[in-house]
Order: sequence, then structure tokens, then C-alpha cells
Amino acid sequence: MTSPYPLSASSPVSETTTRRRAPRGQGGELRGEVLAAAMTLLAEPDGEDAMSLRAVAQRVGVSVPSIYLHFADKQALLDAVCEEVFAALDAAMQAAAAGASNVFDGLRLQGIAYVEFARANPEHYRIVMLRKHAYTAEQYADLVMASCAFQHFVDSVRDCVDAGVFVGEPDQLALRLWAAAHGLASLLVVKPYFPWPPLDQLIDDTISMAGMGLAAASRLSECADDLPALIARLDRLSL
Amino acid sequence: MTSPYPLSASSPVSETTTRRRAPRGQGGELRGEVLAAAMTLLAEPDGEDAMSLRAVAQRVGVSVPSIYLHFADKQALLDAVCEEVFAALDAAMQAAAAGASNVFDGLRLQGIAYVEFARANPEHYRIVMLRKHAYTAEQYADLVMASCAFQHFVDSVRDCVDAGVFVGEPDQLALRLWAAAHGLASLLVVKPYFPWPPLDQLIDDTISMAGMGLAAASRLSECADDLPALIARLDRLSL
DNA sequence: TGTACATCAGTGAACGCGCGTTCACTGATGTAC
DNA sequence: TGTACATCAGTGAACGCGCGTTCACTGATGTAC
Repeated sequence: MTSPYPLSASSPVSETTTRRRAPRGQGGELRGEVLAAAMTLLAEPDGEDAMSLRAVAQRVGVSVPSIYLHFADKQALLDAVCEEVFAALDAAMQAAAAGASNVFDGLRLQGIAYVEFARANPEHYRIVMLRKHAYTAEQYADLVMASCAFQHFVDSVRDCVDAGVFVGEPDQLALRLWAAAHGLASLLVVKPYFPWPPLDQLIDDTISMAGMGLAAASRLSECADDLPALIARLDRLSL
Repeated sequence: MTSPYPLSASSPVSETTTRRRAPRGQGGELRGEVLAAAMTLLAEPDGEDAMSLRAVAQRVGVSVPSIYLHFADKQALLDAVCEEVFAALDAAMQAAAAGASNVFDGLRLQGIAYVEFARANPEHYRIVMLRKHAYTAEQYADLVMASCAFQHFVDSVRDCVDAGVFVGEPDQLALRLWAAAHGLASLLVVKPYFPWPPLDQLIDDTISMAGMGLAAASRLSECADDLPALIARLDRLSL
């Protein structure tokens, strides 16, 4: 019933309330309640279809046009949801990285946290990562850069480059790692009925595979002779 | 206007035909035309929204209820489309593998063909791989196994295991490689506006990363001392 | 050879539904005079 | 201290739209007698 992770927006949302009108000057409260209700509805199975403005209004205990007091249209509400989800994803990854013993392990823990987030919040992951957005190139670039999650991830990759684990441009390397993590995450979200093996190990293996492969491949392109040394280093990092 | 790859279903489809009624006993022709029109509509941008039964009927030059003569409902038509797409994907991967110099390279070429298919047919890829399907576990397992694509891919992984490149269960290893390829494929489909680097290299790199990483990781879990030898072997395979 | 009939391929019109959005309105509350 | 008024939070009813699906029907064509 409640949102799967703490929302920055306030207020619990019950099933079918008749809401008390906000006191004067507190009209903005409704914005938070609408956003929270949208998040909750989207978290349910088939959330994307379930989140109509009518459903949101009913959850909050308010009439449908009231939503337009705080969101220009449905898309604006969805945009707000995306921001919320990106922030939560970023927080989960940052928290995971905090427990790392070295920069390479930190990257691995972030990757695992990424997939675990998708596993725990499949419908939210679907909205931000699997939906087609009607953005122009500029709008989209803005949105990606505005969300800290990808930037923080690139920073971690840069740390690894500085430590000599990878060779190359951090943002380019990050894309490749992101692809691997997103691949597993989206498969789990979209194909829940696939006969998956035990997920904890699959996730760890896939993330490790990407990290090791990138280390090996980015080195291969530079100096193919140095590989044994590279592998020895990876081994020392206690992957 | 025409479908992006040869359909097993016959018949060209023009914009707004008035179709001539099929001669007696040839009623089945319409099925192929409906399927082809659905494929064509789904290939367009926003294809998933654009493919309504009304739009399909108009493309074929037939009334809407006629579709029900050959498909039980809209879902049945979508199922038929999925079969068609899976078959085309399988064919593309098989063709790519035919040009390989060794089993490991064959896997790499299949991975590249997989991503290229998604890149060339983004809306078709979206339908089969990014949509949520309302299947039960059994229905879905049947569907996956019925489509040859995944089976053929597992076979190629098995060849690599036999050749000593990977260690482990072929279907388990295949899942990890699939995740990596699907990750990049779906990112390209869903986020066309992302500031991607040159795609040919990104694709090759990502696939190679997965292959090398899996080889290294699957060996790591067995005998951590043997890594230099493994890398030397990968190098010899001219990755 | 002619005709009644079954079959076949397809149609026209309507069904109810839920959707996003808009518009004119209501009624409580604080504030200026 | 009383009252007119502006502001604010929110509402009720309707808009047009496109959708999947159903139902009774049409008209051409082959076949049995």
C-alpha cells in the first residue's frame, strides 16, 4: 500500500479517502500527495496502465481537475515521478558503494545495487528505463545529466581508471558497464516468468563478468603483452 | 512502407487499398495480409500505439471485423507477430555465425548480430523483448523454448565450453551473455537520444567485454592460478 | 439444364468503456476599510 | 467592530476521442438434385 522506498514527498495515502481541504496557503500539500499516489499506483503490477489521472485522484481523495492545479498535464506528473525514482536509485547505489573495500569492488557493489533496485521496484524501473520518452535530444541530455545517478557512476569508473584497473575514457567505459547491468535488470523486470537460476548469484556473476571483461578488454586494446599482470592485479583486488 | 525484413507471410501492403475479395477457398490469404500489415505498422515509430485493429484493417483494405476471421483477438495477432520476429532474429544470428573462424568468434558475431537486429528494427525488438507479457510461467517457458533463437545460442555457448573457453553450464553461461547483449540492445532502442559514441565500436566492445569477462570469471571460480594461460588462449583466438 | 440451397468471405453499425482535458462554478477564509 | 471583497482550494459535469469487440446481415459462388 505504501511506497516501496521513502519518498521525499510527504503524506501517507489511504485507499479511498475523502480528503480534508488544505488550510489557506498550504495548497502545495496536494502536490506531494498526488505525487505519492502516482508512485504507489505505478509500483503495482501493471502500474503503467493503472496510473490514470482518475485513479490518482481517487487515491488522494480529490477530484480529477485538482491534479491540474499542480501539474500541467499527465506528462508533467510522470516527469516528476521519474525524478523521484532516479533520486532513489542514486541513493541506493551511493549507499552500496560506501561499504566497498576498494574502487573496483565499489563499482561491483554499485552494479549489484542497480540490479537489486530494479528487482525490488520493477514497475518504477520500467517507467524510467524501459519507456519510450518523447524527448528531443537536448531535453534528454539535460534530463540525464540532471540526474546524479549516472554522473556518480562515471565518477566511480574514473576512480578505477586512476587506479589502473581500466584504460580509457571514464564515460565511455561507464556506458559499457551500464549496458551490462541494465541488461540483466531489464530482463528480470520484463521476463519475471523466465526460469531464472538463483538470482543472487546470477546478478553477482553478471556484474563481475562485465567488470573483468572491461578490464581485460580495455587493456587488450593497449598492450596485449601485459595481460597476465592485469589479471594478477584483478586477483589482488579480491574480486 | 514495406516490412524491414522478408516476411514469411506473403503480399505487399499499400497505404489505403480497397481489397478484392479472395476467391473461394482462398480465404486464408487474408491472414497473411493482416499479419504483414501489423508488422509494418509496428515497425513505425510509436508502433506499439499505432497498431490498432482499425489501423491494420485500413492498411489491408478490409473492415475491422474481418480480422476476427483469422485471429481470435488482438493478443493472438500480437503473438503471431512475436513468432515472426523471433524467427527473423534467429535467422540473422545464424547467418552471422556462419562467417566465424572459431567458436568463440562465432559467439561474438552472434552477439553483434543480435544488437544490430535491435538497432535496425527497434520497434519489433521492443515488442518481443521490452513488453510485459501476461503469460503464466508455463506458457512463457513454452514460448521461449519454441523459439529456436535462444536454443541455438545455448548450443554455441556449449561449443565454447567444449573448446575450453568457458567453464560451466552452457544455459547458465548463455543467460549472462544474453543479459549483456540485451542490455545494450534495449538501451539503444529505448534511449535513441542519448549521446551515444560511435555505435559500431560500442557494440563490438560491449560484446567482447562480456565474452572475455565470462571466460575469465568462469575460470576464476575454478582455478585462480590458471588465469594467465586462459588469457593467452583468448588472445590466440584473435578476439 | 435449371434451380434451390449451403457455404464462404466479408461488412456496417453499434456496444460500452476509460481516457485526458476543459470550463464555469462553489464556498471557505483572510484582509482592507 | 462590521462588512464588502479578493483570493484561494477545490468541484461537477461535460467534451470528444479511439479503442476492442459483437451481432445480425450481404452477396457471390460452388454443389446437389
